Formats: sequence, structure tokens, C-alpha cells
Amino acid sequence: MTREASMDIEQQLAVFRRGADEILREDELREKLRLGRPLRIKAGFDPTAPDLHLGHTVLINKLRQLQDLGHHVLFLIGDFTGRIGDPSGKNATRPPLSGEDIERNAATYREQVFRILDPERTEIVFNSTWMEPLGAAGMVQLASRQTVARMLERDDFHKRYQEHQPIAIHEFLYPLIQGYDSVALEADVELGGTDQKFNLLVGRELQKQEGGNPQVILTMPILEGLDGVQKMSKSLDNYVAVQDTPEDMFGKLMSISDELMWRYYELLSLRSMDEVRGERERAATGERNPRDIKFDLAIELVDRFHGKGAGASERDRFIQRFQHQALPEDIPELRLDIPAEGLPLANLLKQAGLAASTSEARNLVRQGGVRVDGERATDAMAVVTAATPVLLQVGKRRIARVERA
RNA sequence: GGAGGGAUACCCAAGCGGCCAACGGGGGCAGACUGUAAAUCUGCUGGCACAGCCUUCGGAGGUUCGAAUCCUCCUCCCUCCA
Repeated sequence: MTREASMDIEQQLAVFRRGADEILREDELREKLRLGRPLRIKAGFDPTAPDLHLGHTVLINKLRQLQDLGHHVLFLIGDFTGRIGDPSGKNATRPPLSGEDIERNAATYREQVFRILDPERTEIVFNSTWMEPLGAAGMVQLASRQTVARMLERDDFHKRYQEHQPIAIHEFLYPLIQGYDSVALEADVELGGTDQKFNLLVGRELQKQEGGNPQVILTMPILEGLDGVQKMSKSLDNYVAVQDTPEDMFGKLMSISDELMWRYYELLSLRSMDEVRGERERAATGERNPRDIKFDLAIELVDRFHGKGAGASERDRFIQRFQHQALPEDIPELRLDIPAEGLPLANLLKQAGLAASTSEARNLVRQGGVRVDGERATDAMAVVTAATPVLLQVGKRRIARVERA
């Protein structure tokens, strides 16, 4: 092997490693890379949640980075698994999905995922393709390959077993099915979240038993949400949805801490780590304002999901809005049912949806958080007739123009 | 099956007859400072016709001038024993 080729492999390895939690085993990966052919990279997705947020995209980004090295992605949709209902370690059993649900979700996946992935190097596959024909006998055969003791090594099974929580027998089948997917696909590498480690390892074992070359596994960490502490999730409301408006997406990204920004660069940006390190250097020396580096990140992500150019115009708008304190262009205009003699300000704020209750509205006014036509309001009881449109602002973000209907 | 402990606001958690719309922490919201950062500081955080009134402390009854606090029944959770 020439020196140049081995450099190439080391560079590729650096891309594999970026942000990764763990690679098992790296020496095997090096061997596979040495083959010089595109590797078959598998990642499985369950067909339940088509509403992706940036946390979900961490894995997809990694796939994209590997595609850019010339590898082939097998985007597996676990439709077979989804039809049965995967409890996935939770006590609550997940309801099975209908065939229609799955199709609809798969379509949404395609739409959202190809904003990141290169369609040329992506193959979408469904595990029902090989799981259906396997049949009951085949399934039992498959089940004979692993022991109960081995299954109980999985962290959540172990815990539940010790705590005498129920474990349904079919739950043992999921890792097997997932592992068998790797056999069927002849995967060279499988990606997954850190919580998937056990299942990914089962894939390796089954491949070995089949006499195949075991897949390398690469786990990615769970992305922190906007608060920088807890994992990004819809229920914690600390997420950026792939389908957020450009404005929301930009705004949310600008509100993260600098520390978190670097994390996001590592896991969400497609810029090389060398570039990112350079920016970090410049921020440290004061050569560049971290805010501007954050702009770059927000632009990259908004562009990715809303088309090239969307990010830059969002930044311009952002600067107008917050640095020059201009009003946003798209202020909602509300025509409300207000009596001719008018309403106290607090009630109006509530009716306009700018405050949850009149009590809250009163508090906000008292604290100086409310502006009427740009003037800070001091009296929550002041009567407003809104015969002509009135501009109401609560804090920096809640804003509306209100007029009597 | 037996014995004991618990359920309080978005979450955790005090309170155990009136001074409780309910300590404290977290979270959230607003203000100051800023880069719509972060950190920090301040205030607010049940509702309303707002110096007052109304509805809240697992559910339903009861005792009392007065109950989150005492009694009865019910529901759910946890611990120990079998």
C-alpha cells in the first residue's frame, strides 16, 4: 500500500470518528476501508416518528459525511418491526402501525431525509422484504442463535429483570430481527444511537455465525436540546424541528449558548472539523465575534432545510430585527370583538393571545414587559378602544397589531 | 393474603385545625446587562369584574365558627412479610 492511500484511510477514519461515541472495532474498519470499495453503511429507523428534529439528524448527517467519502447508505425502514409494535425498552407497549401508517411515514422520511442525504448514494430498504418470507420456522431458527443469558446482558432487560418488571418474550426478538437485517443486507457498518449498542452488536454476532464479515458498529451520542443540558426532545420543548419555519429555526439556533454551538458544529454541521477548530481559535483570540460564528451555523442549517439563500436572508432580517430593533415585517393582524367603549389593556392582551390570562397580563405590565404602540405601558387597567390598529408587544417576541372588528 | 408508608400547583418538595393561593428548589415568563447569547441580578408564576372576590392540596362524604391539615369510605402508588 502506498503512503498516499494510507493517508487517505486515516483521513476517512477521522470523518468516521467525528462526534462518534464509539467505533467497534476501529481496526476492522481500517481493514474494510483498505478494500477500496464503497462500504455498505446501514442505519435503521423505526417508522413511527416522521416528524424529525435536529436530534434525529445527527445520525443522518453522519451518513451524509460517509456518503461524501463515496460510501453507500442503506436506509432501513423497520416496517416489519413497526407492524408488530416495538416496546423498545419502555414499559408502555407501543401500538402496532397499519400498513398505511407506515407508507405515509416512509414518504415523510424520504422527503425530510433527502434534504441531507445524497439520493444517488442512498438505497431505501424495508425489512419486511426479507422478514416476511422468513416465516415462523425461520424466526424460531433465528431465535435459536442467541441465549436468554445473552439477552439479559442488555442494560434495560437486565434492569427490568432484576426489578421484576415484565419482559415479554417477543422483546427478545427485536435485537434478533435487527441483527438479521444486517445479515440480509450484508452491512459493512451499522450506525445507531448509543442506546442501540446492544442491538448493533447482535448484528455482528449473527453475521459471524453466518460466516460473514461482521459489521463495524458506530454509535452516535444523543444531541442536547436548546437548553444545552437535556436531550433534544419534543416533549421538553427544547428542539428545532426540521420543518420549523426559517425564522424559528434561525432564532432558536441563535439563542443557544456558545458552548453548545461548538457541539452543534460537531454534530450538525457538514463543515470539516479543521474549519471548525479554526473558528474556535478565532473566537478564543477575539478575532471573530462568536455571534457571527453562530450566524454561520444558523445559515448553514436554514439553507439545508429551506434552500440555499434562505439562511442569509434570515440573518439579514435577524439583524434588522434585533440589532436595529426594527419590527418584524409579518406582524399578525387581529380583528377582535371589542366593545365600543374599549377594554382594559390586560383584557385586550389576553384576548389577543399575547398573555395566558389577565392576571399574567397585569404582571407583565407591572414588570415593564408590555409596549403599546412602542410606548412602555404602565397601567394594565388603561382602557384601549382599538378603533384604529394598535401595536401590542409583550417582551421581545410576542407581537400583534390589533383592531376592533 | 398480612403489616406499614404515601398521593400538595408544570416537576421536585414543605406544611399536619385559623397568620395558606399554600415555605423552598427546578422549570417557565418578564425586566436589567448583552450577542434575542451564556453567566449573573431583580420581579412574577391558579383565575377573575383585581386594595376585593372565586376555585385549588388524589376522589366522595362528614366533624368544626373555620380543614391541605381531624374522621369515614373509595381509587391509585410504594416498602416489608407470606
